[in-house]
Amino acid sequence: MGRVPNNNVTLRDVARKAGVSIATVSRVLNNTNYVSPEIQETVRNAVEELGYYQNSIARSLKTNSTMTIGFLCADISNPYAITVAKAVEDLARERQYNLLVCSTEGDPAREREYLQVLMGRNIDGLVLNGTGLNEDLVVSISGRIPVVLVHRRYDVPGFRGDLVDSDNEQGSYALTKHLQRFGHRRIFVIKGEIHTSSHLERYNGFCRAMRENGVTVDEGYPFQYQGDFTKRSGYLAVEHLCAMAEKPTAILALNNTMALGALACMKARNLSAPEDISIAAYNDIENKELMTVRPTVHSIDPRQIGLHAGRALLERLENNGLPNRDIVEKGYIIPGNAVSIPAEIARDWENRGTRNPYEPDPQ
Amino acid sequence: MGRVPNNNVTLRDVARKAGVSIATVSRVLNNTNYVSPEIQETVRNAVEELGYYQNSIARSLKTNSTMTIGFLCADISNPYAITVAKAVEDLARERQYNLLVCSTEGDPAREREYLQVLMGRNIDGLVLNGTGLNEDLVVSISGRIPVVLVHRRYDVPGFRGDLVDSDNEQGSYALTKHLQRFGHRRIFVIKGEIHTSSHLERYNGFCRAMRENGVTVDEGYPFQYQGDFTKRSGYLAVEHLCAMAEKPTAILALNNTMALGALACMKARNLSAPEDISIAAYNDIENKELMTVRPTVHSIDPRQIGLHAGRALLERLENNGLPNRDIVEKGYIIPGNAVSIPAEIARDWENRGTRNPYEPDPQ
DNA sequence: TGCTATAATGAAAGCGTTTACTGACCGCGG
DNA sequence: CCGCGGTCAGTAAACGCTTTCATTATAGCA
Repeated sequence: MGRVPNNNVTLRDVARKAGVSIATVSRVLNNTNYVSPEIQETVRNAVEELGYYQNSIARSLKTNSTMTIGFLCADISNPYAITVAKAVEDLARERQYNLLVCSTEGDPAREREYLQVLMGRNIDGLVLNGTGLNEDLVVSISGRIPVVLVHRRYDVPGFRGDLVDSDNEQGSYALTKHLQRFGHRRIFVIKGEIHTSSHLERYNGFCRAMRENGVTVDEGYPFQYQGDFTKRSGYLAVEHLCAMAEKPTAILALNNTMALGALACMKARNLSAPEDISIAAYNDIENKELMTVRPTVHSIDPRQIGLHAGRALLERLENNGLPNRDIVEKGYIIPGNAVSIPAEIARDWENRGTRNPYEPDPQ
Repeated sequence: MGRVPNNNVTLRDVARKAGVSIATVSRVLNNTNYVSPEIQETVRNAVEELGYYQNSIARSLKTNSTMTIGFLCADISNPYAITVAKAVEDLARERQYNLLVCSTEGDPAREREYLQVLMGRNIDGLVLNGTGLNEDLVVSISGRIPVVLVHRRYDVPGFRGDLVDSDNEQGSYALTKHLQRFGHRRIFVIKGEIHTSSHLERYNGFCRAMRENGVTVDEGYPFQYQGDFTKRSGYLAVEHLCAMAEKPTAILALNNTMALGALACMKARNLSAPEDISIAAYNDIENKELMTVRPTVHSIDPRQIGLHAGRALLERLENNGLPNRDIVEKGYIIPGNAVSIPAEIARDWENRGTRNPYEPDPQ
């Protein structure tokens, strides 16, 4: 019969069985203080026999730490977000932390609710890839527990915490340049959630590249559509595009989810690429090598993002909330790899079970 | 400044401020027992002013309930698994429960560890889509808290809990019949994790359909490959297939992840479908309508699975661990929709934001 | 022998809640 | 006028653990 943490057995029972005080049992279990080897032995036997497991609730109440990290993101069904979460979890697990994962579906009200719930549950730290709103709450939280932001900058006074981000401006710039290299000048940009730093920076990168090519992008620029990072908005963007008299020759989607929506609409409209129109996206698209219309992507390795975030958080957690000396507050910027070919090869390697040469060493 | 649950303020502080005892404050907050309207008012004001939030740890210690549901699955990055998790979470959230999500990566040892961790954290209930092993632990847990199994049957004595599953045998049978209708007789089957009920039942469905078509499938049947539900094994299966002298005309993958691996290999080998070979899979494949090689799928709606699981669990949670009278223990079997065309149309609807006609009414 | 430092244990005070158990008060029927 | 049922509020005992403080035994040393 498998042993399962059994709340019926308490320290008191173990103590009685071993003929010692509960203080001693606690000390044996936590390896604090001096306990003679013989008693340690006796206690451990008693623990084994009774199938005692620590009641982490009671422990939390005393120690004021729950060994739980909150992970809050907009959409956990996005493969990118999951990979980040998994990376954080991998690191956290080693240190006995667990993750409480919440998905806001991009709804600021829901985000607010979750932030409160998480704090009510006394999480020890927070990894946040949020809506970009609720700054007041976030600032307040960052004053209480370690917070690491992922892909969302809060430029409000009072925020204390780390940031892990990709170089949005540069990546978007590179992607646009790539399209231009193939002769595209009329590039249709599908924009993202307006109040996020990711959107803004990516948009700026796009504008800069266009400007360098002699095209000014402002409100008057015809080839743009205001999306919101969802698949649906990507779909609608292409429908909008189709209704235009003069058509663009390429599409730049400021994230992968919108690109998928765009691809779906192109498919429905029987538009093929690159004959009719080219498409590029910020961030990788799963299984794109199997698709008819092949997007060019600027891919950021989400695992790297997650590992950085996890490390930053754990360092603070183990350092009493203070940043480690060699951590620069506010800032890990991860460069991305442009375009799709390497990723495709990499995937092939992965499928064979060979190490992906583009992936940095584990550890 | 946003208010955040603040552990520094306790019941005692509120009580002092309101000039009452902590018992009274507790009673006001929980709406238990009689408290005069005036005092309620005073207390609520004090709560508001001090920014008091309940310390859920302390509460848990007393009430022995954490309002947490464990969700354990093999691979949370599978879109299917996430959809299930989200559905459970949607229901749970309404009742103030939160989800602790764990992914075992198919590793029984890791599963074991997680089960222990979850129980140590005093979860109130468990949704389990496990490896199919660790029966001892699972049985033991099912005796302690409500457990709902998803897609994994444990046919061991002593297990108490509900099961939500799709009709694997029937679905696999239908899928095979579908292939046969197009004239396929030499069907290459990519098998899954050997000790799971999902695999067994799907395999049986395949065998039955083949038998009805005059083909006996046993160890001697040449067109089969033992995979393990991972993408990699799907890839290897097709490599194996390519090395064969006499080739099959169709592939049946017993889950979607292996199908993706198979597709990747077909792509790498320049095999196209359906000219060279047809491919079908149990369970939906994301964005398959955008792919060059179009798999036929038998799709189960993961949201329905999740909703059933969530309902079953909540009913037990609210019924003190006992099944509701009208729940049949061990058994929600969800039928699936065969083949791919309807799903494709449905997706198109979804992209437009229109209601998917195949989805049952929300409530 | 006496004194201090150290090792080894126990007693008990919380951590912040919930929840018996008590008792005061009030209105009312007998 | 007594007693009783229903309101309302406070006291205090848990819940299972960690940790301080106190205590004893032992060793080291002059």
